[in-house]
Amino acid sequence: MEKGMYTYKYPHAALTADCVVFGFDGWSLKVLLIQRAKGPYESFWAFPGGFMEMEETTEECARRELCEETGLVVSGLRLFGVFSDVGRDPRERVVSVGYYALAKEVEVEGGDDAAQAQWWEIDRVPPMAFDHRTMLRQALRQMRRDIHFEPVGFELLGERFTLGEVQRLYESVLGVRFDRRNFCKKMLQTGVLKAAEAEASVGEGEGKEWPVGRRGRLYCFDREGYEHMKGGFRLEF
Amino acid sequence: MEKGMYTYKYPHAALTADCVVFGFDGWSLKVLLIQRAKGPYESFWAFPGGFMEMEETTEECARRELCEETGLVVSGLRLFGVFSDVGRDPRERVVSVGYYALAKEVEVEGGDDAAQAQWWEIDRVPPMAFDHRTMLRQALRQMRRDIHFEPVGFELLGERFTLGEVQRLYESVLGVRFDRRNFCKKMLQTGVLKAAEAEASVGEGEGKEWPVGRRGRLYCFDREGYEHMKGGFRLEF
DNA sequence: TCAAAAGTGTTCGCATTACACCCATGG
DNA sequence: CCATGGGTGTAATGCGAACACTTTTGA
Repeated sequence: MEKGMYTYKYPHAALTADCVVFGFDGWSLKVLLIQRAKGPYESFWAFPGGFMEMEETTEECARRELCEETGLVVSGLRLFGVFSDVGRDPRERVVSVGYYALAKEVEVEGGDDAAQAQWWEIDRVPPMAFDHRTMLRQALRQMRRDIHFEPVGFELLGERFTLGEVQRLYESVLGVRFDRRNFCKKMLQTGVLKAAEAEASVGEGEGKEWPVGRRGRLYCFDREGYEHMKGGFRLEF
Repeated sequence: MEKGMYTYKYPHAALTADCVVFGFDGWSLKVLLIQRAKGPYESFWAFPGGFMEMEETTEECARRELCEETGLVVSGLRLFGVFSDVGRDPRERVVSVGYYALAKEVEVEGGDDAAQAQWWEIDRVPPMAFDHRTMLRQALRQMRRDIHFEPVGFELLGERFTLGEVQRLYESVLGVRFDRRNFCKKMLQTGVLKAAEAEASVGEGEGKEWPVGRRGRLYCFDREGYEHMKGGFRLEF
């Protein structure tokens, strides 16, 4: 960072991008927060994010900050809101662009400005900095809407998964319960899943932790199938 | 506007809000553009919008600029995108927040920076400034998505309207045709419409221009009905 | 009286729903 | 052998899709 001063004829607000990352551990929906190490709201929890640099887009900024602060690399970022209330940051006028992402829940650790990074149950989040509580509500609402039309949920799962996992995922995200038979039927007939090929290598375990009971058949996301069923992806239930 | 200089320790992008206003004249979907009177892209067409001031939110900014440049006052503004590509404005680094709105098509006239303001058929827009062509595509996509779930379309109509008008509206917006009987059936059973009370005053005309043929029954939007049918608003067809 | 738009009801097929039993696995 | 979760089919119902004729009105 250089130390020079930047001057403008008119006042400029600062721009930040924040990243609401949802995760899924197989049973419940989580959200990734960092604990602020300094500045306003020190020790409060917040979404990874930070000030946009001049040679990046807001989306690139969100991705970069997420990586710097948690080590996480995500694929899809989706805009869910712009937060521009005048007093929302005590330091200066700050406008934040909010993105959300979905990720398989993995170990994360703090870096940078973050004392630590941690997954929190979606409905048991700690006190949050700035207007981040509001942001969470909006991100969640947007994501719940999107998941009906885009097979966005699969980003929360591993490469291979069982129908049971998919069902638990949708149930966690939407907060409802489905009939297992109807769920499988519908999910399969959307054509976005294909049976995962029997693993040639190990032929076993694969690191999956099976709970108890019969093992589910493994599927994986079928991008082909999704592409040319143009828009027919509707998960209503 | 004061003339002072504003200095910051780090470079700040400028922030603007732009407003994509869709209109409906009873037959086709339009979009409101202004012709730029100066600056880069002079004489090109663009969306109403401009730089955010320090004591307003981005949404308030969009509303203010829209009014200053076209005289239009709209109710609902909906975020549809943030545009932050590095080179999108030749003057300086500018990040634009895009909102869309729906309005009954009325006479508009330019003001301010705008040489003139004019409604354009949605698929016959003139050359546009900056990345506004891209913005239009995104705004349209977002609006088409929203209209399925929120009775957003009625903002495009007057206080009272016929089912035929509603149907033409949906057909224009979505670019499809519906069976009239099925459309009426479904639209009525959503419960968001109620019969407009027979006008006590004039008892006639009311300024509506009837084309030819039988006159349709008049309805109006029923906010009550919409509120407590929580989420059941789905226009799939 | 003709053209244009509005109003209305039925049938068919598919998709959603509800529902129960057996199988595989690990403890 | 028992608890847990996986896998599967059928019957009833509801909703969307298709479809034609009559009425009103202005020209």
